[in-house]
Amino acid sequence: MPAGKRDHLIDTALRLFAAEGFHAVGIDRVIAEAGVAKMTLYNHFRTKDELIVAALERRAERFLAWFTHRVEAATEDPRQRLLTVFDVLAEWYRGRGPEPRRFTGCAFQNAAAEFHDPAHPAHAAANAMKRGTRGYVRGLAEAAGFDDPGAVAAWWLVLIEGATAVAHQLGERDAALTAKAAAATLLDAQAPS
Amino acid sequence: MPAGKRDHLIDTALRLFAAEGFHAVGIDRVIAEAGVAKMTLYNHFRTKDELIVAALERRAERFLAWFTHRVEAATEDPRQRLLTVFDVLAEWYRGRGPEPRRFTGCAFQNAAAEFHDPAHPAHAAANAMKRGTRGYVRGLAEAAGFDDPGAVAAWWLVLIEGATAVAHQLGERDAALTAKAAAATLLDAQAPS
DNA sequence: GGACAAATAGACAGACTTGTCTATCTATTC
DNA sequence: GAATAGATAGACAAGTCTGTCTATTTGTCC
Repeated sequence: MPAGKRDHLIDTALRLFAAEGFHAVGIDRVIAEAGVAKMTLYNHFRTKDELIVAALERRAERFLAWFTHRVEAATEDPRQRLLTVFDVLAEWYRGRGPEPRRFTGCAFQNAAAEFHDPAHPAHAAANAMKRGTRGYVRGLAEAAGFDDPGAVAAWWLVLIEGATAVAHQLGERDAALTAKAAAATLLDAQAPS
Repeated sequence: MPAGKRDHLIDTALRLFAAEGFHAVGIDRVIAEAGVAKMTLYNHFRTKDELIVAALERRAERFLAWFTHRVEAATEDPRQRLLTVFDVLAEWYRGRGPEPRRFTGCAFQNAAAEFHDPAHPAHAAANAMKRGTRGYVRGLAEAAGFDDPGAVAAWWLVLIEGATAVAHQLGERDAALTAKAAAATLLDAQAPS
């Protein structure tokens, strides 16, 4: 089971990094919690940074899968889906998101905060994830027939990031509802053509 | 000049922490760049955490002073000031904010990202700063005669945090204009009573 | 000039960091 | 059953981290 150990390491690292931060959690913590020898880790990942990037990639994959599934299960109407986005965020803030469940802010916001250099692979992973999110919203806005789906997607990303930051920093888990109310007002003003 | 060294240490720490992160910058870096002996630092601050908190407090003070001054110098009309907020953010993202000038995201978002525990004094400082920002916006909304100034302030904080996060993570310095367009639309929909 | 407070350089402790290495063990496959 | 690949524990290197300590020098006020 060569992929088994690797998978387990990524999951363990993801959980620890999310809970305590990338710098704060050392390699020794990861292998201890994973119950794995140090050489096993360094056999699968050349450096800690590589493990961090693998963890972020898994997070992006898993989160987007969960997120889009929740949005699409709620309603078929594209316009409604644009609003449902914020209900799904509320679920996430309340600890009903994908593993790991405890809400400690957006892992990608946190990664960008710890690795300021845009050239750092962890920062680049955050960049890619946010573009992915915006692209998804843009697809919803296109399906809803909006004149300028790019503008809607740009607004939505600002609202999503803002709600997530407020929920984390202020511990206000209903920040998603604040953002939803703003989003609803914006949708009414920017009616589909 | 007993306060001189202390001030200089706080400024140096603020600059380094903002540029590279709180965990990534060690005490030795701070004292080397400040040109100060280690015991001078530990004479003024009992621990590194105390230095971090002092740096964040100075940042909050200096940033809010700059921010409110820029908003209020632009226009006297409270409604217009609510929109000017985003022009001032754009200045900040473009490196025309208070010292230290280089934009590396919001120091308080970054602090909350590195210190997840809400009980940690650095996280608490971030919390206080955001409440201060929201309180200021609320004052503007009150002066503009809005029915529910608290709701406007909540929306604005989400837009501000979101624009700042997008500007930092995606390097999109015009995120403030995206937020401003959304804010203008919201203001039109939520006219003063 | 003498006294007192503050700052200095630098050694030091003890713990922690990433990453390497070795020598042993285990499991699968031929 | 033998060979091969992967995992194991743990020592180890070389450096970093925070925080303490000492012994000396500097600057200011009387």
